[in-house]
Amino acid sequence: MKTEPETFSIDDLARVKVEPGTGVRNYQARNLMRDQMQVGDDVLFYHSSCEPPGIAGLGRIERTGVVDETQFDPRSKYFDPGADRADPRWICVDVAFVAKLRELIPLAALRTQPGLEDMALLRRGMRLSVQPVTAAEHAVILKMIKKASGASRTRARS
DNA sequence: GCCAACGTTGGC
DNA sequence: GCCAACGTTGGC
Repeated sequence: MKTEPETFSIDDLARVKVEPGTGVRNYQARNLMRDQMQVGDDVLFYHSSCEPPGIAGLGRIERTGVVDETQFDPRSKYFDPGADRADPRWICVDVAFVAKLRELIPLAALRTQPGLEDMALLRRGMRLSVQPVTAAEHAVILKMIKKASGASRTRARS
């Protein structure tokens, strides 16, 4: 799941512990959250539009079928005048904090990593803020994280 | 239903 | 700041 750290970073997630993935206004990304994600799934927390972009931490899906309240808020930049309370258009997931990486895994490192050649994130023109990761890619990335001296010990309590 | 224009994303 | 890629919009 991608986010701009200026808007919401892994440090923010560490502080609040659980956060809904609001503001996604792309049907493909919404469908991934709505149809593909399950409680307990691991999340790679990616920082975009920053220097350097890359995987900044780990999360876990805490709850699915979460109504994105920003669609009903006229003051929100994510307000959707066409959204219907009775049948909400924008559904997201709650993401729980798991860990902040001691060292961010930069996009450039992902690009050169064997085993990630077909990763969605690395495809040209890929802009989806929510993307699937295969089990094999996930395993490769966890290895990279371990090698880079691992996730910090600031784990979420409970 | 087509498609050009436009807006947004996001790496570089 | 540039620009490629892609989604959305709206006229027809």
